[in-house]
Amino acid sequence: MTRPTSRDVATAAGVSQATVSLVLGDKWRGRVSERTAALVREAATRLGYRPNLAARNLRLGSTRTALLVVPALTNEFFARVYTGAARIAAEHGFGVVLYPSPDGTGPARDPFASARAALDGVIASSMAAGALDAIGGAGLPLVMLDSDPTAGRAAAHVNLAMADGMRQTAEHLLGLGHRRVLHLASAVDTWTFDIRAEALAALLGPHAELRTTRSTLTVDGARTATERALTVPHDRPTAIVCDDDILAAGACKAARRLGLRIPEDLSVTGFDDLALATAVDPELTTVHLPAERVGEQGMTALLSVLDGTPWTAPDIPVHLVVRDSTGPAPA
Amino acid sequence: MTRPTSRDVATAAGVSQATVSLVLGDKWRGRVSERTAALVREAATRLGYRPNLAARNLRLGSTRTALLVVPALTNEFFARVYTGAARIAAEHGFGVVLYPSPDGTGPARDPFASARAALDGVIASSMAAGALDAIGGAGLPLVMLDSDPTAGRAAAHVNLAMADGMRQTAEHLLGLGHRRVLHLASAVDTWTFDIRAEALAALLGPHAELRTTRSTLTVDGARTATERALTVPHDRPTAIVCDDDILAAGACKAARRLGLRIPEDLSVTGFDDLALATAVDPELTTVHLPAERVGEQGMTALLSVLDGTPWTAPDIPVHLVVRDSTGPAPA
DNA sequence: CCACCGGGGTAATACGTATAACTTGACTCG
DNA sequence: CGAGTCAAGTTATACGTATTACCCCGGTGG
Repeated sequence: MTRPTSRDVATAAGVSQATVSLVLGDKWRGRVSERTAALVREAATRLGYRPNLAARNLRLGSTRTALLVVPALTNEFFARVYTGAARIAAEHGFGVVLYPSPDGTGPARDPFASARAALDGVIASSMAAGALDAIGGAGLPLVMLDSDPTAGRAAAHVNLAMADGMRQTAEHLLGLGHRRVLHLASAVDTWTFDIRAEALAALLGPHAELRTTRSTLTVDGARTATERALTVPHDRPTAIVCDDDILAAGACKAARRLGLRIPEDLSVTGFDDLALATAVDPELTTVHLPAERVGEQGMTALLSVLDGTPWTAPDIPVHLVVRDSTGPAPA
Repeated sequence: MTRPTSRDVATAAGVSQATVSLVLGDKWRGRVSERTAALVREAATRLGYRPNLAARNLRLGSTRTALLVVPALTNEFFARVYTGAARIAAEHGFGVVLYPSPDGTGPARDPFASARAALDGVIASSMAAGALDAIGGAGLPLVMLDSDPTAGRAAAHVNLAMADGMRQTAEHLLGLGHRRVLHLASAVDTWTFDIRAEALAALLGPHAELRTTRSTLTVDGARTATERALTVPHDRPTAIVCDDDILAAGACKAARRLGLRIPEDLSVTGFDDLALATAVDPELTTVHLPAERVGEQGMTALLSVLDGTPWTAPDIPVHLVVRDSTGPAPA
């Protein structure tokens, strides 16, 4: 009734436990005959043997498991980061366990209290500098995604070319003749949003009038913030650059509520290219972020670090996808 | 440099390893004096001791870890199921590892090959009957979410009152005077969608003309399917009941492309109440599914089963949220 | 004065695996 | 013919923890 162990397989095959371990671990070149190897394998499948991972992990001193820390899984972006990381992990016989970071409502303070599995390394995504401390405690190899490369003591960083995404957006809007732009920024104060604000200001400042308003990362928050920002006596912005597709969706709703047509009266751009971007009407012009690739590179970096070889790579390129929410500036 | 073990703590505190284990495991009532217990704890924190989970799991023969199998994490519904399950798990010192089911593109065939952590039980969500076999192999306690309770050999089932959700939708539309209804169903052939189709047909059939068209679970697929279904010579449906908010978003885009106003010319209802439902314009009338609660109850059920006590509970209630995408049937 | 008892701890062991070190017999080569 | 080599295994051990069974000693009742 209890699960068979490698010793059970050994007695069933008439060999020693060590031989079973050698055969099933594919380490028997020239150490075990083909015939007995076949015998062992047959016995293993017949008994339905599955190695006890806990025992193996203890013996090897490694679990081939990484912890991925993300702010929130319900955000499609992070779900895709996970997907990418898990794919690469699986290709290397690694597993990934998730930990929703303290930003969420989870009560667990200690990341490692909730992660029951022993861990080999940590990948942290889009974390504020402060949140890092709680994680770093264990002294595990750490890879940071989408965060300030000059801060923290991560072994590797994986970043998206956010500034370049803003450059493409700004050039697109300037090319369409927009000269009064509203930046709908996120109220969350992380590096990834700071960098966007900075880039946009530097690029647009010299050629256009740029205002900024902030909003929580929800459709409704963005709607009210936009309504407030658009109800000005004169010189209303002709374009809104949003830090996130979610904000852009809110901005569109605000515009429609104010009787403004998109893109005839107002252009709106997003960021991320979530499924949401093509679900709304009109479809959003937005900066596509290859989220899966972020996860893939993050895991690749961690594997490399665990291997002892330092890892570095250029920022992952992003590109603007022009859809129906942007058009020529109104006269 | 290497991580301290319980033995290191023992020598540092001047006691035996057994004592350390007793103190840190909170099993020392009357077996160890307060004074030495304090000594041990001090040494443990000073050395930064963290128990080796692999060793503990081996010793205890249990990992306090559950596997959650979901079709796709990028679907917000399953992300929320995970969130709920993880919360309950954390409250009981359990962990949750994810496995994206074979529906996804992941190459891993064996769920347990990718889940490096040893497992105590499995929770499977919205699985087709066939996909179960691959999972059941290991003979672990199994809880099924959102699946046919009469099939499979799960120890417990957690289901939503999908049929009742359809009843509320049907009554809402009938009350608004709709008599020609299109059911935009999912092409995915799972129990959860079958039950919806059945319920809708039974409820609407006697009072209205009901047609059905199927679509892949994407906005674009739904848009084209709807466009095709709506371009009929006469007796066009006045309402569309969608199996999913994603489909509803596609239906809305199709309507607008055909020059139909929502809800004046056409009513649309969704299912799930994803963030998408309030991001689109008009906001969707949809059946709210408490996804987190599904995850919570699933984990609760698994914990109960692991505890040896069978688990059963009534279906989780759902309710229709009336927003702006439904209105009186046009004359 | 001895048997007993209970508080305060310790020694020993097992969990299941991977692997280094050793054994054994057959065969080869000088 | 003896030393050496090689294939084919086996024995023994360690990973770090939790727990059972034991030990020691001071006090206490008879």
